[in-house]
Amino acid sequence: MTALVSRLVHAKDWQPIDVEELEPNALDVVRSTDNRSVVAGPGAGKTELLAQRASYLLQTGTSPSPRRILAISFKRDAATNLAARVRLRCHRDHAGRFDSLTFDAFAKGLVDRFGQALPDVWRPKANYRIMMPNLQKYNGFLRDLGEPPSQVGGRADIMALNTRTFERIHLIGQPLPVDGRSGPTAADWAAEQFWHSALHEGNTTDLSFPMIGRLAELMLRLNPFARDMLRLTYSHLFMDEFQDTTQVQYDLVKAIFLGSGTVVTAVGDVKQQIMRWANAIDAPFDLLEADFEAKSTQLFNNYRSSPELTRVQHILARALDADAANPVSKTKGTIEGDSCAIWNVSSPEVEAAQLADHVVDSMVENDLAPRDFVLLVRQKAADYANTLEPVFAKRGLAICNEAAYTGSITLQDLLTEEVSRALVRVLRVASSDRAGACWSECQQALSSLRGADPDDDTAQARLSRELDYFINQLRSSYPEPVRREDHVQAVVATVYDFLDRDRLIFAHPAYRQGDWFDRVIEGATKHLCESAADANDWTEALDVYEGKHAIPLMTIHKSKGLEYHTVIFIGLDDQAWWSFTNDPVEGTAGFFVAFSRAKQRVVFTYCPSRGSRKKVAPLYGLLKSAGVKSVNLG
DNA sequence: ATCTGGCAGATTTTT
DNA sequence: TCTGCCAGAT
Repeated sequence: MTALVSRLVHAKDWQPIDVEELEPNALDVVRSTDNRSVVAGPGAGKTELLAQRASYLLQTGTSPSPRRILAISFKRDAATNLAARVRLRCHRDHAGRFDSLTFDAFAKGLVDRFGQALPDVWRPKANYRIMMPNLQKYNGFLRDLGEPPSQVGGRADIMALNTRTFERIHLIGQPLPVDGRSGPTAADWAAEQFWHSALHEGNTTDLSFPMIGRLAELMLRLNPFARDMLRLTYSHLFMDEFQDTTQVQYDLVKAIFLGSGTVVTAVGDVKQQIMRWANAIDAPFDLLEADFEAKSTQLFNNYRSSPELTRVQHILARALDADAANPVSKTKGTIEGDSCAIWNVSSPEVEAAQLADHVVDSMVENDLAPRDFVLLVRQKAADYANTLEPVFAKRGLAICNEAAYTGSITLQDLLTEEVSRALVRVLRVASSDRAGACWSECQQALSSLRGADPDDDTAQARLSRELDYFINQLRSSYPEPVRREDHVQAVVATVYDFLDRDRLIFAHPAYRQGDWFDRVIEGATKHLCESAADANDWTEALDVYEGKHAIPLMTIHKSKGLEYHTVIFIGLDDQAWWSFTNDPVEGTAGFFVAFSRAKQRVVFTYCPSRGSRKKVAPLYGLLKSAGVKSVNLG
């Protein structure tokens, strides 16, 4: 890798960084000066494209300092991942002008900064809290709501409301009216009452993220000063996974950037739209192309999947979009035998045994680690995990159900929380002899936590000594992993004393909300306790903590954006795919997402005791038409 | 105590 | 679509 420099390079001299190849269309988008909607299939390198474009804009001064780039993602890990790629490729001075946020963090930031300027009707209390929308809350609200004014209807109209549609259509379905006056129906009236009670009754205001998004949009509609400030700040806007954009999010982006000079780049794949039931817009790219005059650009390469899997993928893709472009695989096939197969098994026990054997064999044959495999299910991951775990354990394989709870939060949430990561970082340094990478990572994190200047050598040296001293103490107090819960608590407390709880909370605003900070620490303690139970040393305990040597098991939804050598999809049956007939397009899109996670191999299993395969027959039909074989494994 | 009808949730993100 | 939960009835 070339040294990162902070001086600018000429646009014509700029070259893609740390990547072997970028297809011509991708390069065209990287250098584009107009609004673009980039439609690209799985493995096309959409996130990589955004990272390269950010580097180009920052390093060539096309986004000139002090202007910035705003990148909006849905999930925190997507936002973090993109920021990390830009930091890897750009000098600190450039990367510092790249803001990678989730939609919700962006909207909340706006409400926190400008929300108090909202008109009385819409102004939340300054100390508002985040509410996780829960249907029971809406249910209770509607039940306790009094008689509506006669001109909008009666109690019967209120009781006839479905709570889901109440939220989706009436509460956050439309941009908020400036004067707070509601629409003509009983449902509109109920929504107005909900907003009123959320904003003005009691000591605090409870807002959900979609509500915050709506308030942010209203605010910028009413406050041209704030809007123009954002337009001036951001020369460029990126949107990742654009197929999942909700109306609330799109309206917010429109309120800020429509008609501005900010250049928009949206990337995504409609064929992977599996969040429509959770409010994603039907045809977001069409909207963007119409409203922002975005030019549609397609990418054709697939850097993930082997030619054989890419071929099957294309057959699935055509079921979703008859005009889908035929992607070109840029990866070699590396396995012997069939790339894709359907396994018919007589019972879940036989299935578990067959799969475990396959994983063990394939690990040897193809030189793979447990993390190269994924067990995918449609729903209820825990049920499948319980059946598979003992059978896999007999063959020395661990399964990590990422959706399982430790304390009151899920494992995957825990592992991405900064508080948990900071704990692991410190313990890893303390437990490794050749500290190297892990040491400097820890020092860097500590430095940013303490607000130290990375260029101030004296301050860095002081931090380094401080860390050194603490680590030595930690090592001598706890040379072996501790197992008793009170001991684990003590270790955890020592580490957070050193890191400084107040600074952690200050650096991560999420920890200021309610008891989130304590819940994460509780989860971390509990999980560390369980992870240390059978561990011989700290490294082993931390590996278990992070699930380093376990095969991940997750739902299709959670697997979006990830990739594995081998995808094992368990349970291609009507039971798991109960919603298939309701929305075959979304169902097929889910199937497509699952299939396209694989680099080399896909295995589907079917067990008649779990359900028939009548409804889901179109999916089997697609596999059959692609020449995928079905085998009976007893 | 037990039965039965009705209905919601299942696939999810977010500070 | 199927399961599990709750309320109200028996």
